[in-house]
Amino acid sequence: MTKVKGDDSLPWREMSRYDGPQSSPGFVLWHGFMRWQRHLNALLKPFGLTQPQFAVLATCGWLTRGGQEVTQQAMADFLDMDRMHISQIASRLERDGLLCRSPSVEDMRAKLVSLTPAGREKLAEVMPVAEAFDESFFAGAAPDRTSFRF
Amino acid sequence: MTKVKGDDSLPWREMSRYDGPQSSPGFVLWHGFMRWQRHLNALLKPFGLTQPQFAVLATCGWLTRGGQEVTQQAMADFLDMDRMHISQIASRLERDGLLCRSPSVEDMRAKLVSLTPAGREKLAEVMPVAEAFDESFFAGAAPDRTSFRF
DNA sequence: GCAATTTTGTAAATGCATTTATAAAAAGGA
DNA sequence: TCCTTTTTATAAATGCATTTACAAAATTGC
Repeated sequence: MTKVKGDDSLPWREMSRYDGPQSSPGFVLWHGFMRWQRHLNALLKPFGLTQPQFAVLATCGWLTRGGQEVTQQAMADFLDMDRMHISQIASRLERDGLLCRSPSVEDMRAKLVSLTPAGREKLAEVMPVAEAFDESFFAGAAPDRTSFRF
Repeated sequence: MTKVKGDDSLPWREMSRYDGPQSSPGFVLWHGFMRWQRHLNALLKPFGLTQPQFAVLATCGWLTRGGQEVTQQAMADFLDMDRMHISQIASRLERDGLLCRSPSVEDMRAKLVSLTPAGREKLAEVMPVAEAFDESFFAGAAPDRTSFRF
């Protein structure tokens, strides 16, 4: 059964193993992640934070919890993120007074990051909100949905 | 056991139910999604496409597969995305000659989207690459990892 | 028919994520 | 020591994702 002249339909089954985008696991991951991030961003907005800002703030708090010195590079390694990305987000958090960046004494290139008192307070305020959201978000999915492991 | 004066450690367990960011499901989702997108973007780069551009291109192909007329709004509804977002990505795909946007006759506000011949060819080229990547990515996770359903 | 509302799309702005290029400090090797 | 390489961070640029504001066409209600 070949296509006739003038048939402008796309031979989907010859191109894809899936019955449309909604059946593709990558597509579902993208869609699900955006849904999660959208909802969390909406919850964090009243606190003046975005989801990535909250993640970086929380990670900074975690890594410095015992008073350790932590460089931006150490944050990037821990998060498996680009140095530049951390720099970008940290500079906004510093602008907003939640995070402090000071040059290291041992390494003049490095910048040590730490929470400001306002940063600590914000984190304590926001953490229960974010964790309650995650609790409900990840508990709500029906068992017949696509599942992922990371 | 109260904190002594000068103790600058963060009372993490009082703030979070998790042992650090890596134990939080939301954090793991964010991290996993970025890893997936980063790898896929690297694979698509030689084809001049990003992951979202590929997704929109493929969705356009899917929705118009039988010759149907599809508006940008219909795309946004199908993808559960903002119509502005579709507009942004579609305009880049049009600029690159992969997608055609023409005003609808029935509704002068709406723009009908369809693949150009170059868009069809690109899609046929890229689809196996993206699907093979997804296959390996989602098959590779160990069973002791955090799992998600969407 | 006509005014009010809704729908469709775009412009501009903000922040996320990455890439490329650059500068400066540290580390390593002759 | 001096020179090369690596490491840490930033500036600028591109594209993703969303928000606000806006214009124009379609729909609704009278």
